[in-house]
Amino acid sequence: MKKKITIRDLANEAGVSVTTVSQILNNKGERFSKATQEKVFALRDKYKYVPDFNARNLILKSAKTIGVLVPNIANPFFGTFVEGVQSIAREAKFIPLVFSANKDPKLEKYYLSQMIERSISGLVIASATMTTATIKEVISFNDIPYILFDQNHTQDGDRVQTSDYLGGQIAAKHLLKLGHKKIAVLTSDNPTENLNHRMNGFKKVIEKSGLTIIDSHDIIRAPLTKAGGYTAAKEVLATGASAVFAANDEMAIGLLRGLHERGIKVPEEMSVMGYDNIYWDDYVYPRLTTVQQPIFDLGAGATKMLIERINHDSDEARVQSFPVKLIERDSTGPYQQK
Amino acid sequence: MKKKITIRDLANEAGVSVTTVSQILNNKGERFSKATQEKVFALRDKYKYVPDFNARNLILKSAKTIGVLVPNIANPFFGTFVEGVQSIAREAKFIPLVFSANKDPKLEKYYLSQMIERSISGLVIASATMTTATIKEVISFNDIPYILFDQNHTQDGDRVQTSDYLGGQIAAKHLLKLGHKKIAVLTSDNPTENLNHRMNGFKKVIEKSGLTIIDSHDIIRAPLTKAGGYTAAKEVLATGASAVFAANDEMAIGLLRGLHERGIKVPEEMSVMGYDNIYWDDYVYPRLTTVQQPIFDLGAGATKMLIERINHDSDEARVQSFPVKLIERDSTGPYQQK
DNA sequence: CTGAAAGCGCTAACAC
DNA sequence: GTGTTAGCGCTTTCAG
Repeated sequence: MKKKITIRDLANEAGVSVTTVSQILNNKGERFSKATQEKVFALRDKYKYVPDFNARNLILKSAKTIGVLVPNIANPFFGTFVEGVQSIAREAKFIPLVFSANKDPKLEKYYLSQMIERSISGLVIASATMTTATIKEVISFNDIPYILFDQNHTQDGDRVQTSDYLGGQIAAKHLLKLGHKKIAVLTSDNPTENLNHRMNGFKKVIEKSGLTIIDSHDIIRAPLTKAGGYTAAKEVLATGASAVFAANDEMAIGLLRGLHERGIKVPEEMSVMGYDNIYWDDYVYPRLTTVQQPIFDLGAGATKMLIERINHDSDEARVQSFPVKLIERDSTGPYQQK
Repeated sequence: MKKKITIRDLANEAGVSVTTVSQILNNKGERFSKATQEKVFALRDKYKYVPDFNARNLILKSAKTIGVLVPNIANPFFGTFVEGVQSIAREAKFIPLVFSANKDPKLEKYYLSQMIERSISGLVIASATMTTATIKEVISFNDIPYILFDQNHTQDGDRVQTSDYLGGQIAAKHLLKLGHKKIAVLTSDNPTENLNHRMNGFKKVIEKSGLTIIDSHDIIRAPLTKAGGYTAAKEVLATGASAVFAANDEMAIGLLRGLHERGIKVPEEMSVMGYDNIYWDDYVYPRLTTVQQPIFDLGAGATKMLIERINHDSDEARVQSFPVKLIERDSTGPYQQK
């Protein structure tokens, strides 16, 4: 292992004190002679000197690091979310520490403690399993600013969100406009609050139109995954509906495959709507009609809020809402008599 | 901001010295009395004391952090790869710092410098744009152990890889077995070495069977993305081939859509093979036949090697190969006369 | 213009 | 069994 070069080495070679080097390298060196400044910079470049992060932060008391907790990084939804986070973090010279907790509360806790140990400056939590208790206990105790997303909207604190209620309404209106009279809902077997809002918005519009959705019959519950949607196909068909609203795109895409294998034509025999607008929607068959959430922007927005909170610790909790909109593709069509 | 509690606070309250607390908390406290030990542990729990990371690492000279550089984290291939990295890193108490550089060399350099500043212990590089020059200049200069993956196999050093050559052969054999006589290849317009190996293995088998692949006619080049595959559909059709081997699944999936929109039936009129076996393959239409790379294992394997290298700096460069295998789904079928 | 000195929070020889 | 002391690499007063 090559010896790491320190500020002392530079100072020695330049024939100045450590203070001088430190000041100049931190752009506080106006008071030093031009000659000294240049000498120091030249030496820095020559040895590619980089101040030791740990030593520096030990004094500065900030690691310029933010933690990001997502359920599953291999899921394109969260992948895109994380890219949004990164884009803003980079601007602000923060580094995101990303963890994929796979909905395992133990893992989540482990990562959380790791992050705290590494003195992160703040936290973006995009995880549904994180309980209010954990947040209170671990995060608040350590006084770490955090932003929630996609979460049970029950605790307070800063948050980014989309209008789930509105999104559900948009989906419902679209299906009604196509003339569907019997509509099923495919939702999570373990729904978060925002999912409930989504579904409530949906039901509200459907019921206002005079149709009914019977919980025990028209609402199918399954895991919020492609596999979940796939296996739920049978139950969805059993409802006799001509259209179905799935809680997210992953599920909808799984459902598409399940219906296909049962010989059901989409959208002729069954219209399928998703939610999220992940970038795969364009590459399944038929292309998935959905309600778009601005995923990248959500990540970016959450991060922006977080960094503001870190920089000047104001008091009121802030909530920022992002718009949703209908993306019409090929998986929905007009109602057709069987 | 609540005052952070330090080891000194604990020592004061316990009425012992800082050393005592430090030793006990680091499990080097056998020599202290049971009573003292318990007192210290109790206090730690009471205040949820966590040693300051920066101070600690300043002494220990290790941040137990590894850097991970991928082109695009929203791509499920790399998402899965990163999960493999995380799984091993966690076991070894390392924390991965993941960066998605979007093939932007500037970004890549920026992240690299950030990582070095944060004194990462090692680096997993899964990026094709990273040049040998950059690696030599920045990484080697700082003497940071690194592992390469999916890279131009031109520099030396530790590496994980799959048998791309073999993978290409497997693909070719599969298509030949189905009776195809005219086969096109869809590859990157800016191929990395491993892609070339893949394609060479493919061509080798094809040509050995007596068929020919003419570079200028049967090999289509496009960006290695879904969009790239999509727009290449026209050119692929122009070759008059009855089967096509795409350099990766993303491209193949894009191609599937392009063919679909042109009314071409897969696999009846055109067999399509991909490469990678990303988890979406099961959800496109038709389900994609492909050559599997063990993506998660690659991430895990790379990380394991890296951590070994970090822990005992041996000298010979190691190369670990992972197996590939055919995954037969619905996008390939027997040759049919038109 | 410049540098000596203090100290961030922690660990680890080495005394006692 | 326990504490004293030195020091990790850096930034920052404050005194020249």
